[in-house]
Amino acid sequence: MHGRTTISDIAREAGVDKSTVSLVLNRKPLARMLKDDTKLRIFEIAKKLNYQPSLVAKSLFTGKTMTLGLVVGGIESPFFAELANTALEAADNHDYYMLVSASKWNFERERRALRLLLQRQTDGIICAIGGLCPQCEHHELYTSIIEQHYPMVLLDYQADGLSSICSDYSVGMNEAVQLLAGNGHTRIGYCLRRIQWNNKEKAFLSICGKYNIEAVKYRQEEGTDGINKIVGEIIKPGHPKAFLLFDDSSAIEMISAIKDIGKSVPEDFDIIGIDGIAWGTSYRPRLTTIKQDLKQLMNSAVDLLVKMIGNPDWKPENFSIPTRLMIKNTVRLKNNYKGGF
Amino acid sequence: MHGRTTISDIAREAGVDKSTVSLVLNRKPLARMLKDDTKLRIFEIAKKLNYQPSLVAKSLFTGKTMTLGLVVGGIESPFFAELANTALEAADNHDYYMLVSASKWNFERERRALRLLLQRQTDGIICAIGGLCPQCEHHELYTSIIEQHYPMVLLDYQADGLSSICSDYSVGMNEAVQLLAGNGHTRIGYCLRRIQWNNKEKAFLSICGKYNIEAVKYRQEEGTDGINKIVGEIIKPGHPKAFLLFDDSSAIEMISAIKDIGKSVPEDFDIIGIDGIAWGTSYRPRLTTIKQDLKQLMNSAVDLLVKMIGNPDWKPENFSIPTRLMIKNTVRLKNNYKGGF
DNA sequence: TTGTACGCGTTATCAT
DNA sequence: ATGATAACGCGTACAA
Repeated sequence: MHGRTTISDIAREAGVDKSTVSLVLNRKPLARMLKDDTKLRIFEIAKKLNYQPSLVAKSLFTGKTMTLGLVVGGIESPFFAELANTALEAADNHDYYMLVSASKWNFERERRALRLLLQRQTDGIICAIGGLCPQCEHHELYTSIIEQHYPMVLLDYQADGLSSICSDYSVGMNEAVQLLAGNGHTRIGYCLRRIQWNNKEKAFLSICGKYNIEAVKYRQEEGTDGINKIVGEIIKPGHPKAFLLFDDSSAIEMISAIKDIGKSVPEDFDIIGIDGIAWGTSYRPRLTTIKQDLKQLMNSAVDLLVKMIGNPDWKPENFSIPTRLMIKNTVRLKNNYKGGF
Repeated sequence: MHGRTTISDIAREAGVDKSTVSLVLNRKPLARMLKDDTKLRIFEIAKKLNYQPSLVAKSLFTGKTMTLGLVVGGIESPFFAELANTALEAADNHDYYMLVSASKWNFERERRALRLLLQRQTDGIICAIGGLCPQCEHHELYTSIIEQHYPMVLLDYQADGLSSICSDYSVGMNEAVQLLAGNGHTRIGYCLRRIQWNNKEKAFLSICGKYNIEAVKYRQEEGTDGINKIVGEIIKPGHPKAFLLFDDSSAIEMISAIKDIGKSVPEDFDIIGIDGIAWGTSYRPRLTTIKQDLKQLMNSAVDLLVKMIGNPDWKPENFSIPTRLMIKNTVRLKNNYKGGF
């Protein structure tokens, strides 16, 4: 046998029409009227030829591919790898297939990824990069997605007219700043790189204001040396001794860099990350971090997407999922602290 | 505008036949005979309506989806996340789209993943789990893949009649064992979990034989506590003081567990991992590991797959990609050692 | 430039 | 009751 088995192959071998085969294999009500003998024969032939129905043909007819798309920067990053993995599962739970696209944290490649997904007729897309908004260049995609009521959910950022699921950093951030303030810090350094993490930064600055903490911004250069340079700076006098990193990978890099110059965490610096990647608890000292509820985040996103797919006139909705501080060992701990967990 | 723009929408608006639109948008030679005015109008309308050609329809006609599949255990594991990321890039370089499926390290789910990929008409599949072989249960899939000459490449394991790309562990393993032997170890412990990593184990045992080293096997239970139990054992007298872990994640877990009981690496134990994940150099001490050349591995796999797709009568081929020991800081280093890098 | 057949599975309609 | 016929979706390619 060479090439793919089709429904017609089965029909020919069984001596019936292909529509009959379709009825039988899909267990349609109409098939109940057929002779048992016929049905049995069809099932056996299908099994013998290892028939796999073509979703391509089915999709062309139904207009649905039972496929969702996820656009992330890239899954070599531990956080986005976990995110993508969660997305695969969440989609699977809804009997959808998830296509994962990497944009390499690049708006142009992100648009390309989106176009490819649209061409593949994904029924909906979850987009975790910030390039889809009316303010960005080349917003034809954005415009046509809105006009066509294409089901789209943004992850951790927002844009007019589109649904979004965001982490609500306020609780976790509040616990984090409170913990650091309790350790006597009046200034907290924080590091940004790549795209601005607007939500993270906004929440952080707001909480700092509340506790009258000075937020000191450090810009992290791209490449492996970005963190090292910052660490080279902060060991000099006059810098904060507490730092919030905007993702766990960076936090871990910073702790390692601090070790490399002979200092240690949390004795010399208090460090807190954001994300809550699994890796963080494999590291020593275990990373204290503001944990995003990935499962909840992705389940909500997929749920929402599926609802939008079923109902094209669904109005855009915005949800937020709370974060909590996971207290581990990269911040000195006075036993009077009551928050976090 | 509601719903998707099709080639017919453009044709209607331009007052031409859809076949004309197809010719123009695909820049076919025949379109050169058309009036410039017509062509221009078609392009403009396509742009205005943000036309995205349906790959579903195209695939149905051509029989090709320009899609490959990758089956891995799950991309929450750092190694497989890097692998999948490399796969996305490699496929993209060949103008293919890569579908990533997670089997959760479960043969039944693996077969399901394969079936889904076949139904989606992937032009070829890269399979990185061991469940596809004549010895396994439910080998109808295996059989029909062979019979249909379906393009399939196995990653790091082999099965009769199918192509494969494997890491050749001999060089890296040789360097590793030599390094440990040089440190005076006459016994080396090694840990296995999940599926047997046959290639890894075989290479290890063979090299141990060569240097007359005793290989002591520890079976790692599933779950977070598997490594802890082993560490609880090996601190007792009579156990080896050098260990080879069959993946970097486990190696790092073991080092952390060793730290937790107040011992340290490499002072008390020499530890070597396998894989060479990026994470390994973020950890402290930096992980000494036998590095697989992921880029080479995936590029070879995709190359081979693409060749098989173009030529259905391609004979199965088996390639191996060398590994090297990356010497970092989890093994004591005497300055007379010359191997590795 | 256009009309049309084609790929494959689905479903509504028609014939025995 | 049982099963066949045909139209459909969308883009492609070849004959007209």
